[in-house]
Amino acid sequence: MAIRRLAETSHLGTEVEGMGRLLLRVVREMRRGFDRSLEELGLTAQQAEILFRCGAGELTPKQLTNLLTTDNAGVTRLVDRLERKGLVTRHASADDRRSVTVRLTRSGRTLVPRVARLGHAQRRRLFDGFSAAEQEQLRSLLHRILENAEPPA
Amino acid sequence: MAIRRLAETSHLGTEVEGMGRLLLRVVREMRRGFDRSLEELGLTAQQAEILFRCGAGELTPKQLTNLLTTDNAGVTRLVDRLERKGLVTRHASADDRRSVTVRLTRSGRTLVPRVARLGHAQRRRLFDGFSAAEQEQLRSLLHRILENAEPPA
DNA sequence: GCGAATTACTTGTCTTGACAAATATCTTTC
DNA sequence: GAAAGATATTTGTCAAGACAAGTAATTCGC
Repeated sequence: MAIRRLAETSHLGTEVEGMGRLLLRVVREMRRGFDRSLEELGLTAQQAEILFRCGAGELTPKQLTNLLTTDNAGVTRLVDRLERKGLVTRHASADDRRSVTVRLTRSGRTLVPRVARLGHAQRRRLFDGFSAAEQEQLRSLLHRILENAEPPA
Repeated sequence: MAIRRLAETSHLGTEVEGMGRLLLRVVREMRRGFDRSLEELGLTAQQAEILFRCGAGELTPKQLTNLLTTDNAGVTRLVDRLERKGLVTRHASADDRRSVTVRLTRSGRTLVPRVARLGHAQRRRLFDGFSAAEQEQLRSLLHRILENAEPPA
């Protein structure tokens, strides 16, 4: 399938151009909104995500990396911060001593339902007015960009 | 064994959930791809954007802030880096002495067409296979999220 | 015209994302 | 069963985004 009619005028400043910026803005606003609503818990969006994920059972940084949008190094530091806040602890893994599991503390566990509630509210707000079909459409279009972005490699 | 299925308890782990992450991933891959292609110029995506914008005429940080996806502070530092690289200079504004204009140096100017070319290529790649209608659809869906995100203020 | 708000920009601080390099620990392969 | 390669995690470094606070210059309100 040829490209055609994509940015024939080209340049960063025209038509399709806006799409990149638009996507950036959407993501930024989403994250910002969530970060704000999480302020009352003293958490950031990423930290909340880890807490929430670990609420369903201990996870290793490796597993968390696959669930979040960051790399191993990022997870290490996120867990550092959560540990400093007394919300999680690290435990040596029995079967693989390279590995570590991240476990919620009692104090961390109490936050999980509140995080879940805030996340839920945030999603409802953002996708207010979206039909199931529209959500699917959006999802599908985004997946196609993603496929174009990461060559099948 | 240990860890069981991820949170079918809904909330952050289901349905619409994936959308946030999906958006994050798309944006991340877009930016990463562009950053990589810009490596040959020694630029990042944000720096390239500033260069490109200023290629069309001097701009103030304030104006740049509206064009990029960051705040004043971010622009200040982006311009700092570009200045250190000898690609732009700051000039006092004649009519408003609080203000500053960012001007490309000769060296900066030579990069503009190359940045434009890379940006163009990147966009073509990402939206390969997208019809005009699909682009419009995507744009419209994203706008709706944005409207939901930033309360009419 | 003068002091109070406003505006443009800068600086400081924290969090995050990306990537490279280091360390410790498996797992393969011979 | 030991060397070679792969893996899990950490640490270092730089670029960014967000937000608060600071400075200088402009505009407003009276």
